[in-house]
Amino acid sequence: MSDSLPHRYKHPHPAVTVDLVIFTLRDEELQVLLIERGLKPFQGEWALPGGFVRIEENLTGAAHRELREETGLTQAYLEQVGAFGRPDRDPRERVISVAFFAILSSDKLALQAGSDARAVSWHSCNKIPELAFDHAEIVHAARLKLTEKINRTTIALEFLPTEFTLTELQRVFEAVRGEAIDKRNFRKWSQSLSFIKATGRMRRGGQHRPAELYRANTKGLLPPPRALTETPEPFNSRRVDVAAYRKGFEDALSALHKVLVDSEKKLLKGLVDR
Amino acid sequence: MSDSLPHRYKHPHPAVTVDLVIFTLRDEELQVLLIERGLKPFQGEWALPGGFVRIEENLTGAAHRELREETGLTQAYLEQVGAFGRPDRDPRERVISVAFFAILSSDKLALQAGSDARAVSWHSCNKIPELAFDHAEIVHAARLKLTEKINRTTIALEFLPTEFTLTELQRVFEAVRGEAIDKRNFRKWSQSLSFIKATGRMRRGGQHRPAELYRANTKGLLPPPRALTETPEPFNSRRVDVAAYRKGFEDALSALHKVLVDSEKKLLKGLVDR
DNA sequence: CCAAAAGTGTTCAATCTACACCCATGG
DNA sequence: CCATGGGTGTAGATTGAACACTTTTGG
Repeated sequence: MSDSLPHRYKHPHPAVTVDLVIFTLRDEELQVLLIERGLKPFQGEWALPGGFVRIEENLTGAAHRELREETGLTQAYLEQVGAFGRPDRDPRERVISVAFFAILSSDKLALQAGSDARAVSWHSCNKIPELAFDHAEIVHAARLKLTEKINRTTIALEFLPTEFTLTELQRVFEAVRGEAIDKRNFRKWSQSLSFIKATGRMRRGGQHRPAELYRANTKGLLPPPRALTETPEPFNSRRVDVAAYRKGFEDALSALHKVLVDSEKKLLKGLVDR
Repeated sequence: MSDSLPHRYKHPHPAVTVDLVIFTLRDEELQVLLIERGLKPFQGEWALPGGFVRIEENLTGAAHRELREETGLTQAYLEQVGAFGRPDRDPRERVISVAFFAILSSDKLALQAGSDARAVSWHSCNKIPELAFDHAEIVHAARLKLTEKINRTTIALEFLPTEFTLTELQRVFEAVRGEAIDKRNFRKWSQSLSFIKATGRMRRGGQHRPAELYRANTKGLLPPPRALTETPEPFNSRRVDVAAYRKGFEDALSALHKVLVDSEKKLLKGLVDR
């Protein structure tokens, strides 16, 4: 008996899981990957993919592992949404879930059947079925975070393959924002931020004029890591300043932070972003 | 022996703690509450207040409990920063920490000595000492989040007592943003958003003209909960729209969400914020 | 009367919004 | 030749940034 329950603690410990809200663009809609639960509780209901965090594993590492198990992909944008820990959220035992959202680009959509024969399918964010546990709340929080970031970062590019047309980019914004955008204004805006650049190549197909292909502009675009400098963002700075922030700037900041943490004390006068 | 380790699990479970980044405004600076650790590891170093999440306890509940134990306060603004779970962040065992930040208004600053005789003190965010565990990273993330929200929400009011002058409000923004703000522009801006209203009363004191007192404007100011309506925010909407978002709008949204979750499906077309 | 903080407007530049037509292609 | 989506510019309104002096009080 004690062999089957070999891990012992002085105080009760909760289980910790990661749950993934995997977004993609399909049929010009924002969609989320859901699995149909094969086991109790909530058997037969839809839920987010997820699983336990291993004892030696990073939270982000666990999220990447789950993503790989679910989709076969080792590389994708991944960002923490937060921890969800209502005591009654799982009827079996106390489970605290750390939620992440991921973005799959539309060229990687082929869905391998999940590792364990469960039904897996994409659902439009506008028609999400009833979900198990508190997963409706998690999806909601993830969608809020995604929507918050779409205009402030280059996260939209994560939905697209390396080369894409401006119309495809506009479709991403429209799907995430849930509304139509004026074509001329969008093109002016996105190009003025110079986080994309034209490749000069064309995409032909369909009976219409070919579209110019763009890609992320990786050169010379990193915003100043203001969190670690002496000149915080000016009051009421223009949107263009912040909208150009690159995806992953937080990652860059925290990496920088680790490197500089000892020597930067004198620089740490002001902070960041907005 | 087995009596002292009575909680047994099939798989190893991490411990889960909450850590608090408690902000306030002191000496016109943004400051953080730190405790000096009395025990190993990191004995004698500064750290964030925090403690284990009880098995039957909400994460938010645990954060409130820690806040109460540390400051004696039962009411304060509290918001989750995220989960921090590097496997090596605590040398004793695997500990996953869910960090929150709290804001103490300047009229509640009297520091009760912590429950257990440790040194407790305020530190300027511009001169934070070396911290135990990964607490430097947590403070950094909390400050990022605070800075992000100061212009988009009414969170600044949490730093002040119920009645305050415009200059005091300006000091909050200046401390959080880490820079001086033009007085006339600030007064126009803050008043135009109408999240505060004049009380007609005056604060006298000091040898200068008395200042008019303001308070939060609670009437008629809730922003439309766009996350749950059919009309998401327009493309590139003006800052004034979002800046008026009230503190706690996320709480309101999630409460609304629970109430409406069944009947709102048809409304769930678009989402929020800028 | 003096020091100290409260209070107040205007001008200029940048950005946002709304809006309608021609272009290049495949069939 | 025609249907389809690609591509382009301008004018008016809103907002942001810079900037200096008068007012009221307590001592």
